[in-house]
Amino acid sequence: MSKRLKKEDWVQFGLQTLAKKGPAALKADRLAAALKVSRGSFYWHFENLATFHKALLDEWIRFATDEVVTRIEQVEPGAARLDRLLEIANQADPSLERGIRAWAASNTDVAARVEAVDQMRLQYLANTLRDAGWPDAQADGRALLLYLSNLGRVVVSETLARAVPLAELQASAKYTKD
Amino acid sequence: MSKRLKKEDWVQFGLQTLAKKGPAALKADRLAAALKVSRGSFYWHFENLATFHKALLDEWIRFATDEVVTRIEQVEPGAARLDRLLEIANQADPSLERGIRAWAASNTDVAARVEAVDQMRLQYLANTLRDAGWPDAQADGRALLLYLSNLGRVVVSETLARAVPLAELQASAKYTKD
DNA sequence: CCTCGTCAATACACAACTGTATGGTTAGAG
DNA sequence: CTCTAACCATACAGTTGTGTATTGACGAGG
Repeated sequence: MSKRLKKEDWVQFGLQTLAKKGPAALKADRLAAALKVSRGSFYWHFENLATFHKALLDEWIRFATDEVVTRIEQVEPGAARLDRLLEIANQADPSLERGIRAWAASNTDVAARVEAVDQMRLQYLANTLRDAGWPDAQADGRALLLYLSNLGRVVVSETLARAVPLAELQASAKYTKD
Repeated sequence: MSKRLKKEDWVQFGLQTLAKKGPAALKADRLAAALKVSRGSFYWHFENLATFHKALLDEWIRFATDEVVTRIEQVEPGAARLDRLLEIANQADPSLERGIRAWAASNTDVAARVEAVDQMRLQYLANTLRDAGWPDAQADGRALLLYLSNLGRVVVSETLARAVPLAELQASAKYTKD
């Protein structure tokens, strides 16, 4: 059942733990116990905790940017892509993102990298809105509102997060002259 | 300059620290050092850390519910109150709320109490929407969207949080038959 | 002025965790 | 089969934090 661990295994388990238990659970001690190995394994793969934490963030950023973008870009541009983007974002499991944000609340380095991700995502979303017919002047503001409402899901209970009315969300992303 | 501390002083400083440094900074050790007293003071006022933490949460809940509600209810019901509510929520300092949410990510007790607050606020917001002309069927969904977009501010950088277009936000809270 | 209740310092025992050093085990290339 | 690199266990020293016990300081009311 339990084989020997690679660096990647530690990183995956680290992210999983971050999602489930929050940043305070990212201790070599506890993680090793949970993985049923000693800290000897941890310190073989990582120089210290800081190195490990950096690896976690790197992996999250890779996952949170490249991955999402490449998946959504299989849909052709326009209103359809916007709908699909909102749908994917709305259905995604928020637990890892929650862990990351909690982490950022107590660590400025993490906060800085998270902000960079926010900026990228926002720009991408604003562009998607423009492609779907929104005028330049309003695209940024509306993108921010949509993004924030999705981020809100991250910090409420699963129950509430699942109650978001997708149809209404998509409706509020449709441009209609007023 | 520095006087003797009362229980209330510890609680206030605790919340302030939670807002600035996150839940990991809520240690008797560090807090005492920052207040330039020894832990003797802490353990005089609080039986242990758990008691202190509970006091912080109690105070936050008192502040986060009663306080806000009573302040907003000075405006008479209807569309005006809704506008004002959104404005207040949008201009509020998100740092304490951020600390609380980060805390909730690693502590199910905290999460449970935060969820209760969310439910109260949501119900209040939905009622305010109904008072402003929204039909029952759509009030809950729209309230959730508005609430989440405001919570989103809590987990992004101050820069982004300040960029929220209040006018557009208020516009999306106005009911218009479609 | 004195004393009693409130607040604070100090010292100790203990627990959780980090990082290092060293040696042991195992899989797989040759 | 054997050798080596990759992986893991164990033991130790150091740090950070908790909680308790005991004594000290200090200010307001009798």
